[in-house]
Amino acid sequence: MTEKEKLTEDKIAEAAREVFIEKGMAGARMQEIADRAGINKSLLHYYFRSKEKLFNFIFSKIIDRVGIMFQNIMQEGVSIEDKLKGFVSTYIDVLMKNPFLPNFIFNELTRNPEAIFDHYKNANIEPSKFFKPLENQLAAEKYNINPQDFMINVISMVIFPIAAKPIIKQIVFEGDEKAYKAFMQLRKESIVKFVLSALEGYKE
Amino acid sequence: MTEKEKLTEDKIAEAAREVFIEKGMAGARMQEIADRAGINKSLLHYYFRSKEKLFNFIFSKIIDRVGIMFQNIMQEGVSIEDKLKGFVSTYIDVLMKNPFLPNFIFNELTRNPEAIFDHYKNANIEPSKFFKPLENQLAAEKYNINPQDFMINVISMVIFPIAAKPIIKQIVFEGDEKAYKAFMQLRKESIVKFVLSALEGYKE
DNA sequence: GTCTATATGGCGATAGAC
DNA sequence: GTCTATCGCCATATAGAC
Repeated sequence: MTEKEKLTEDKIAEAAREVFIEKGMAGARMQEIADRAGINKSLLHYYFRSKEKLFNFIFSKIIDRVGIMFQNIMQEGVSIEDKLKGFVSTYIDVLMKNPFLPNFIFNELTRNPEAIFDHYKNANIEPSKFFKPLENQLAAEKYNINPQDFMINVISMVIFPIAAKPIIKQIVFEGDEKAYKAFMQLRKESIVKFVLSALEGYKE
Repeated sequence: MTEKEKLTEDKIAEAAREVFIEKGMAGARMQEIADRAGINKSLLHYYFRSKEKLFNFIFSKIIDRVGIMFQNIMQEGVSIEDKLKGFVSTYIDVLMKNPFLPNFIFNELTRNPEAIFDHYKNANIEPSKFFKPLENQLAAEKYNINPQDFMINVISMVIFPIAAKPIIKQIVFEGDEKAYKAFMQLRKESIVKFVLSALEGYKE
């Protein structure tokens, strides 16, 4: 039945998503995906013909979601400050719940850069859609900063501390998980403050 | 002979370093390491008993080097500005030559966080060594900013754009490698300017 | 120390019963 | 659609000749 199919397929997708993100394509095991989905290993091959096809299916969905989320944030809100606050807060929340996500995406794209071409179109990510508005806004408000630098600086400060969590947690917070989490929550405000402060220096 | 041993061992280490960093522990193949070292596969097991031992050996050395380099940068130069310039410029150069390095370290530490404990001591990385001086400097120059935030912001802006290279190169520069590289070179100055500009807002 | 040949185990994938 | 059993390959690791 289609109802039943959908259920099993969803369970597989969810399990596969978890395992692929945690272990990466090379490190993931079909057995582990089957176990987490509570089904048999051969059922994986019944629904998705191969590990590679399963991976591509999952990977596409992730890239699409991330791309759409990004576009939404960049469009909502009028002022630069609102965009900034929205982006920082939303992404810290999402990534704290999915701490493996940044490394996973970096890795798979680094090891197979062509993959980004395929999903790039489907996800209908159109750089100009969010890039031009920001560029215009910066210009309109007389901030004489390269918009590419500006955007990448902000994204860096949000994503890096999550990708580098084990290092930061150990070196800066001596292994204290709570201290790390509290720090990341405070960053929702401290990043905004830092960026706004920096922008002042670019006012013409 | 010891001379000969050293030669072979070095060739293995170099090849292993390359392959592990590019493919990760799970994705690396002993055959490929042997091929790149120009030796036989079983020689790998003669010098290092297992893949895991070989990996740990390589990983330790990488962590040590990175840690030492980091400490050196943080100690050299007097002013905050000099530290900043030194760090940004040196790390962009090093990482542009080793673009796989950040993801590799993030990944292996994320998938095996305990690993950092072991090497942490050997590498004699003592956070207070570079952390306290920076904290004192910021306080002395009346910058009322959390030194942890400050340091992580700077590191983020340097490392993230290299870890996320395939995405940035594609989305921002439409796949143009030269444009990406030129952008990263310009960031040596633009990051410094951005950070110094931000700091102004924290002056008491 | 370095090689060839081979053992051993694990993993992706398939066959076939129900 | 779901299971058990099994195939076939590939990767790590070892044995043994030179």
